[in-house]
This record gives sequence, structure tokens and C-alpha cells, in this order.
Amino acid sequence: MREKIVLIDGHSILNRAFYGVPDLTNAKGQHTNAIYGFLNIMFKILDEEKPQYLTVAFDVSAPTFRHKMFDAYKGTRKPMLPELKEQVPLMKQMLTAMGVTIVEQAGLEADDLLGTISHLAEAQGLDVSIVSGDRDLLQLATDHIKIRIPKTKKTGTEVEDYYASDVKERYQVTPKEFIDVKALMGDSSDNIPGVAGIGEKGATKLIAEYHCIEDAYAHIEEIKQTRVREALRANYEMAQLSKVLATIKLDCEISYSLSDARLPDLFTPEAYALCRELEFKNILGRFTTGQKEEDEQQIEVHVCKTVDEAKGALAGLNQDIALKLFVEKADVLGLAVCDCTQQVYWMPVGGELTPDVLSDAVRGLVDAGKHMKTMELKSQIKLLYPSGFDPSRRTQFDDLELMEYLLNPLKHEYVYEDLAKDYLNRMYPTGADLLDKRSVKKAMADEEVSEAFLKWIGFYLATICDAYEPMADLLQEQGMKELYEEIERPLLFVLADMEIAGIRADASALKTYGDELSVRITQLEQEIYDSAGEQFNINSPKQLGVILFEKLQLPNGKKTKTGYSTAADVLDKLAPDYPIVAQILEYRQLTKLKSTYADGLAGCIEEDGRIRSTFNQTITATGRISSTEPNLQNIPIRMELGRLIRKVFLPKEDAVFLDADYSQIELRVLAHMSGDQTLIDAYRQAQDIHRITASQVFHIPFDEVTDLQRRNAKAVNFGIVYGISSFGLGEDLGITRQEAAEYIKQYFATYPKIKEFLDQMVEQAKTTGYATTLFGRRRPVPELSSSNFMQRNFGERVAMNSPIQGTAADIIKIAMIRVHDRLAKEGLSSRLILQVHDELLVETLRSEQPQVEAVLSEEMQHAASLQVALEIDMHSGNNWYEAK
DNA sequence: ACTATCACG
DNA sequence: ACGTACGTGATAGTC
Repeated sequence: MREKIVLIDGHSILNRAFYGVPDLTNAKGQHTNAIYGFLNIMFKILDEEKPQYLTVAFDVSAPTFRHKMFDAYKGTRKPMLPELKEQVPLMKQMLTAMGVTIVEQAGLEADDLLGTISHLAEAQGLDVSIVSGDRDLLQLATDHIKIRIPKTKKTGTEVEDYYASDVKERYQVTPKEFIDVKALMGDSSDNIPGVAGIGEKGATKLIAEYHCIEDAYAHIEEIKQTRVREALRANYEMAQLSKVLATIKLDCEISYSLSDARLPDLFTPEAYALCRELEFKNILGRFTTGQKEEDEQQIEVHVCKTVDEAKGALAGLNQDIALKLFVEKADVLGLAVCDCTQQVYWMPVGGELTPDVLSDAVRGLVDAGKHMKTMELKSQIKLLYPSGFDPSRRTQFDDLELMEYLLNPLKHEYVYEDLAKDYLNRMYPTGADLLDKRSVKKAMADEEVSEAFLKWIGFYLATICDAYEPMADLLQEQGMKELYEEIERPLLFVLADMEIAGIRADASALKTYGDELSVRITQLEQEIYDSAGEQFNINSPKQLGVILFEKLQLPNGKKTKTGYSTAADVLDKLAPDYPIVAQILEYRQLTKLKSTYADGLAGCIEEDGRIRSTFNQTITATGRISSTEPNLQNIPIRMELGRLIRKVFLPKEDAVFLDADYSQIELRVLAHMSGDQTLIDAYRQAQDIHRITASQVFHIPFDEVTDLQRRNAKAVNFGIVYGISSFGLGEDLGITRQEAAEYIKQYFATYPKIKEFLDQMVEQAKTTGYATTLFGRRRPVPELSSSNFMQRNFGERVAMNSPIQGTAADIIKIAMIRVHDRLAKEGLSSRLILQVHDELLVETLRSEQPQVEAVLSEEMQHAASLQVALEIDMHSGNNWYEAK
């Protein structure tokens, strides 16, 4: 059995990994994706090959001779992005920690090191595997030297392998001949000039026939292809020089001894510490060292199976506990509590322990005045208090999910293992791993995972216990304690009540609406097929693109990414001239209404005739809430046909809808935050802000502002809120970038403080790393320090928009809490049921309407006291359509 | 699982 | 020279 060595082309693999693995950063903000990808490729190769030796070769940063020589001739390699560059020393540190032999030598490229070492190892009777992303190394392949080229794909990493015979098969030339091919075709990234006029095909053909440049030149008159022949004749010297450059050296003087490169045990404590710092959770799973055990030190989980045991456990609890009632939909699965002194109690539903017993137990703890820390509180509250929770007891709960959202609103999920990592420096296995990706319910039912399941409960509760304090301290430190206590935490209970209440919907009206759509959709389908001359799937942008822009040869088939764009703004331009396009636009509109709204909502109506959405409090980057399953925040309104859907949303018996929305809340927030007196005065004097803006910006008397001017001013106002750019505004208004820039210039001349304010927001975000709302909510803007121009630009717009959108979100949240609580306090049965960012919908008892109108109007207007009034528009109606 | 499209603020 | 408006979620098609 031959021994084996794996040689890794360090920079090449790091580079591959950098571009193949999505951006990752650790808590310190260090980029780690390239290192992560490198390690995964390395482990995969080691697992497959099980070699006795391992070496990683790097280029030293100083440019080598042959590069210098041609820097002037052709451009140098692209400079390494800083996000990648910073990972190079860390990568070497990681390899060193793992005891991996690294070779690098001034004046030598990694290629030459790899060539020399592979040559030497082969001579000593070893099998060699060279791992690189670079095809240049194919020239090193022999019967015993295999070149392995990993490709990062969606499904994982796949590796292409090349022995000498594979090179010949794939490229029609031997590895040695491959050098000559490269010398002829050149390689700009390696600064190999090559021969102008000879590309990959010509070079391959020539070398396949003559085997080397010299022999080809010797028989130059025989070369049939004139262009290739003359190119070679004119550039023979350059070709020879290129060959020298392209040839990897096999006999460099290097200080390297095979015996030092024996594959060590990679999983050292030092490597563990580093992987921990870089937060490579999956890789930590490969370690078996003492540190890991310390991280996962066993938390004792006692299982209570009887009421007596449960009562005993509950009776012994402190004032301050971690608790989690595990629920799925409307079912209680079990209760976990922890006294925060390492004792965790798990009470699964079963036998005596019924859902009611466990629910009562939690309510008992509430009545006893305990302080309870948990995660995903809203779903627990909904189950425990379907008719509302006493507002004065809200302070007894803390939801670490909510706290973490404020500390890091960009997260896509909020799970205990991240809290353990960020605030406790513990690396706990993930819930998904421990539960084997099963649902809690399934995992509980499964005997095999019960041990892992208990471990999971233990980690979960221990994290809640221990992470609370550091998180609370951090909230305090970052000035978000009040935001949490006065806005987010109480809002959670308000949202719970809204979800419980739901909104009544008329199923039969929805059905009728859908049927009417279907009739017209079928007509349109036929018309479109007739116009197209064939049947196809109109819903497939791919097929549609082919029909419109290839078969029918419509103009402007521009906009491409994965094909032709068939988006509405493209089709709009074509619609007047081509009936099929207008038909498609109408078809799109109708099928959208049918599938998403008519059919989609119909499927959401529950037994009692109401639709219950989920209001997510930890999704958006800016502080808004979102609505899912179904989304009730995007019910059509702009087009009349869609707007009609709102007629199926009805108040209950003896009730009406009261709908109140803020008038231009974001622009008013902007006026306040910027302190621009002209804009503030504008709001104080008149109703139509867009008309005033037009009048002031374009220097026209108020009464003489044309509709077009008003429309333009409105677009500018929107643009300002979005983080203005001349391109975006131009696009929106269908004018040139220069014209748009002129509007913006005029606007800022009229409202100078706004310009100042927006600049200041960007400045602040750049220095602190985050944008801030009036109420202290933060949104990190990592894009501002990106090396990518476009990303940075985006970051600037985000830094301008987030304080405005976020402050508006804060304000309506305050209004929601106050409206909800005042309805309760005044003993009213009317209920807040929906929020649509600047709008509240209240199901109002007819008998209570005057009172509710007062509540809505007062609480919304006084939710914040700004330099401009917060005005609302309010309407009542017998359905949502009428109430808007 | 990802992309394109389109509904809302 | 680069190539975009800010924030969401659902559906259908494609891989």
C-alpha cells in the first residue's frame, strides 16, 4: 500500500471558498466565509483520501520576479478584496493551530512549491493529491499525481479529479503539452502574454498535432490555418518566453522535509478555541476535546411525570425563573421550568399531566407574582390568556427573543444557541441537530431521541436563565431599555390579542369574487393563445419571454438576468402597441387576485368565519411589524378591481369598522427630526403637502401648481424618504438623471435642514455602524463598510431611510398599545384587529362608536409629540372597503 | 431552494 | 466605471 500526501494550493482554495460561500462574520465582525469554506474542502478531501501527509502552500505577498517583469505589459491581478485579505492571516493561524505544515517562500509561487514537493514525493514512492482551484496545475498530473479541483455547488462541494490520462481525455493534450497550450493562448490573470491571434481552440489543435511550440515552429509552413501560422511566426519569441513563464518549476531549492508533514491530529485545543472564536459550529462538532465537554457541561433535567412531582418542582422555585410552555398551534406539549441554579424540570403532557394542568400551573406562577424569562412569549400568552392578559402584569414577563431582536434586528431567526454563543460564550449544539430536524411534538414521541431531547430542554432553559442579565445590561447600555419595556414588550400582548381576535370574512362573497375572476381569466387565456399562435404557460416568465421577444419579435427585449424581463414596467411600455401585452398585463392582474387573494384568503377562513394572521414582531430591519399566513398588510387597494376584495372583510354582528390612518407620517417624522422650519411651517399651514412642496420647490404660487408639478413633488418627497438618488427618482418619473438631480438640488435648496439631516444620518451610521430612530431603536448598516460600491450606496440609502421608517413604526406601536389598553380600561368591547404600518382597524360596536372614535383619534395623534401635528384620516363602514 | 413577479405601506 | 429607489410576504415556475 503506497503512502499518500495531500498538497493544498492555499490561496487558490481560499479564493474559491471566498467566492463560493456566502458572506459570514463572527460577533467581532471578522469575515470568516473563506476560512470556513477552506476547512470544509480540506476535511472533505482528508475524509476521502485518508493521507499520511498534508501540506498547504501559500504565495508570499511580495510579487515574484516573473510578475514584475510583466506588470507593465499587462494588468496585474485584481487586488484582493479586504474581506478576503483579512482572512489570510487567520487561515494560517488556524492551520498552525491544527499542526498543519505550511510552506511559503519568498521568490517562489505556490505553484512552484507544489510542483517541487509533488515531484519529490512522487520520487519517494508516494501518491500525491494536489488540491487547487487553478487549472494551471494540470501540467503536474502524472499516473501518481492527481489534481483535484473542488467546485462549490448548491448541493455541496464536488471535486473534479485529473490524473495524466484524464487531462489527455479532457483537453486532448498531455499535462506537459498543456504548458505549451497555455503559453500560446496566454493568461492575463497570470500575466502570461501568449500569442495574440491564438486562442484556446487554436492552441489545442496546434499542440495536439505538434506536441510543443518548438516543433510547431519547425514545421510552420505545414500549418494550414493562416491566422494561426502567421500569429506564431510573428510571435515565436513571445511564445517561447510565455512557455518559460507558464512552466511550473519542479526543482526549487526549498527547506521542506516530508517527515515534518505527517498528518497530525488536527483537532487540538488551540484549533477548538479558534473555531469557537470564528463561530464554526458545524466544525466544532468534529472535536472531542475537553473544551467541548466544558461547553456542554451536563445540565441536569428532571422529568416530572405526575402532578405531585410537578407540584413539588414548582413549589421549590425561586422568584426569578426561566420558563417555557412548549406549544404547537393550539396544543400544549409540555412545560419546562428552571430555577436558574442548574435545575431544570421538564413536564411533558401525558397521563395526569394534561394541557390544562400545565396551563393552570403557569397561570399560578403568574398569580404568585413570579418573574418569568422565556422566548416566543406571544404564542404562550395566546394559549394561556385567550381573553386578554392583565396589562399591569406584563412586567412579570421577559422575552429574550424580543430583547435579541432589539440588539440585533438583522437576524433571520432567534434561537437559544445564538444567545448562548453571543452572551455566554458557550457553543451549544443547535436545536435542529438535537431534535434531528424533527418538530418538538415528533421528537417527544420518539424514544430514540429522548436523551437528545432532554439535552435540548436543558440547554434551552439554561440559556434563558443565564443570558437574560447580560442582554438586559446591554439593552440598558445601548439606550434601548425603555424601547423594550415601554414599546416592544407591551406590544407583544397587544399583538397576541389581535391574533386571537382575527377578522371576519365572508366566504361565499369571496367565492363569488373568485368565480367572476375565473370567467375573465379563461377569456384572456384564449385571447393570448390566439395572439401568440400557440398555447403556452403564461405564468412562466421564461416561456412568456420566448413568445414575446423571440417568436413575436417585440422590441426592447432588454432587461436580462436569467432571460428576458417580463416585469410590469417593461410590459407597460409595450402595451399600447401590442394587444397581447395588454392582455397579459390584465391576465397577470387577475390571476394574482385569484390565486393570492380570492383562493388564498378563502383557505384561511376558520370555523368561526374569521381569518387569523400572525403578526411578527422580530422580522423587519427597521422596526415595523409584518403579517403572515395570511399577510393582511398587502390587501389590494390601489386598483378598483382589487380593492373590491375589501368588501369581504366584515365586522361582527352589531359592529362597524373604524379605520384610521396617519396622514404622511414619514414625511412629518422627517420634518420633526430634521427640524427644517420651512417644512414644519408647511405642515402647520395647509393640507396638501405635495402641492406646497411643488409651490416652494418650483417657485410657483400655490394655486397655480399643475397636476404634473404636484406629481413630481410627490415623487421627490417619496424619494427623500427612501434615501434619494437621482437615478431612482429619474426612473420613477421617467426623466433623465440630470433632470432628477436638478429637482433634488432645488428641493434641498428649499429645505436645507433636510439635506443636513440626511447627511448627518449617513455620517452617524458610518461612525457608529448603525442608524437610530427617535426612540433609540438601532439598525446596523454593515453595508457602509463594504468594499463594493453598490453595497455602500445601498448602505447610505438605508442610513437615511431607517430612522424615518423606524420612527414612524415606533410611533404607531405606541398608538396601538394606548388604543388597546384604553379600550380595555374604558370597558369597551371594541377590539383593535389590524395594523397596516400607518393604519389601524378597529372592530367597533355600534353602541361604542363615538367613544372609540375619540380613543383612536386622541391616542394616535398624541402617541408622540412632534414639532408637527400627527394627523389622521378616519372612516367608518360596514366593511373594510367602505371604511377606507 | 431560488427567481420572478406583484400585492401593500 | 460601477448600476439602484426603502420595508415586507405569497404564489408559481424552475432547478
